[in-house]
Amino acid sequence: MTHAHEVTEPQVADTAWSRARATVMNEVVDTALRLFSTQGFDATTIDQIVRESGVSQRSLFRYFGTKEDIVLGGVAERGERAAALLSGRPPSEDPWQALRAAFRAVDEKSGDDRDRALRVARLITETPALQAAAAAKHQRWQRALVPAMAARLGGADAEFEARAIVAAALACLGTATEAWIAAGGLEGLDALDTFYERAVRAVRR
Amino acid sequence: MTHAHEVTEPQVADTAWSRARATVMNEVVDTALRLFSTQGFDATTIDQIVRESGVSQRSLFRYFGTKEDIVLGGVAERGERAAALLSGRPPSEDPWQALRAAFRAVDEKSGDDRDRALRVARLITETPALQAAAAAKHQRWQRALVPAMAARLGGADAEFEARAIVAAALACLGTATEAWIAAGGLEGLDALDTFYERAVRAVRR
DNA sequence: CGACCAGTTGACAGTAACTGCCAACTCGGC
DNA sequence: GCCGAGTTGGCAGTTACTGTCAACTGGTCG
Repeated sequence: MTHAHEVTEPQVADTAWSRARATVMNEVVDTALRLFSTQGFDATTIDQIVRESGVSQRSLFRYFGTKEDIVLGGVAERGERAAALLSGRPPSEDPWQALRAAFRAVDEKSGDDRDRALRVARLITETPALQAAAAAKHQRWQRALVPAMAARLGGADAEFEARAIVAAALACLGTATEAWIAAGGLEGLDALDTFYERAVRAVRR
Repeated sequence: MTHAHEVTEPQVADTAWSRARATVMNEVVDTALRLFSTQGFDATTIDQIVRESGVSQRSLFRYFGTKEDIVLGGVAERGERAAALLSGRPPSEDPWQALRAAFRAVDEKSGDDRDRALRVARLITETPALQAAAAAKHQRWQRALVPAMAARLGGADAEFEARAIVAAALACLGTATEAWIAAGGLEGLDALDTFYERAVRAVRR
């Protein structure tokens, strides 16, 4: 990874173009994940993905920006979704409960292909380059979530406290996810939820 | 960044070689930091650093492994130092206090050139590539610290709880460091300490 | 229906970060 | 002085990306 460049989704209407784009992107991701799982992320070259998926190299980079984003695409977007959901939660709710609910809702919504999600998660845990990239996205989640959390907290230095709480909660989510993957992704999201709660309990006494 | 390759410090005795090595490495880091601060990390090429510091490109990569490690060298090592310090703390001490003491001791020891440390920290915060690399190192800190913390906690799933606590504590440290840098690195480590405590208090109610 | 235009694609040639290899060197002991 | 282990530097390669531009494609307007 070198740069990180935003690849702004043009948010076009449902034209023939946008449909073709979605199809091609899906094809690329499928091909890439297959190759990554069998050969490893680092041992798979962009050229290989390009050859096997038919798209040109230039278009691949236009779509995804970086090799890592082929795997991690959409992660940033989900952070913003979580922030929106957090804002929608009742203000009386405990911050940690609210965050947990937001995370859960996001995971549920994007859980249409659970199998792929688990394969992606495994890939990340075993690839340092992907871990680093994921950590960067994760920071963007934080930046997205902090305003909503600060508004919820109120008070003198809500901003600082929000930062700390969001960071700690994301740490708990990370720990929980790790444990969940180590356990083989058992029982879908309920198990993840349980791990998250246990992590939070450990942290808060 | 592409690979991450360990660059094992050969831990030689005090020979002419090791002295030369240390001198050259220092020269490289100085040159690099100067260029990074003025032009930015991404806009500075390895060739430039090589030209201005006299070392060959090949040797530079032998020393540092990656461009990022010119800035982040020694970070991993400090994680292991923190783990050792954590093991040495009295078992009766509160986990969070023990961690805080370990972090503080590490920072004090490596605080011989505070000015450079602050410049490095600032550089990291404003460079995505460095943030990602730092996050990866940070994960190695976690792996190093967990066993000591688990031993300290004891009990059924000490391992899992240790993971969660260490992750959350590192999140607090990160938040504190960020705030400290934003405040201009005021008053050295005491201020950082204060931020850390405030973060922990916010997280734990 | 056909010209037109905005947006998209793909080929090409670059750049920058690495990596393997090997010949030349250098320190330290004999 | 000289030998061998360990180190360095140059060179050629690989891989991930990026800028540019000509060719294309789908919708729109006359």
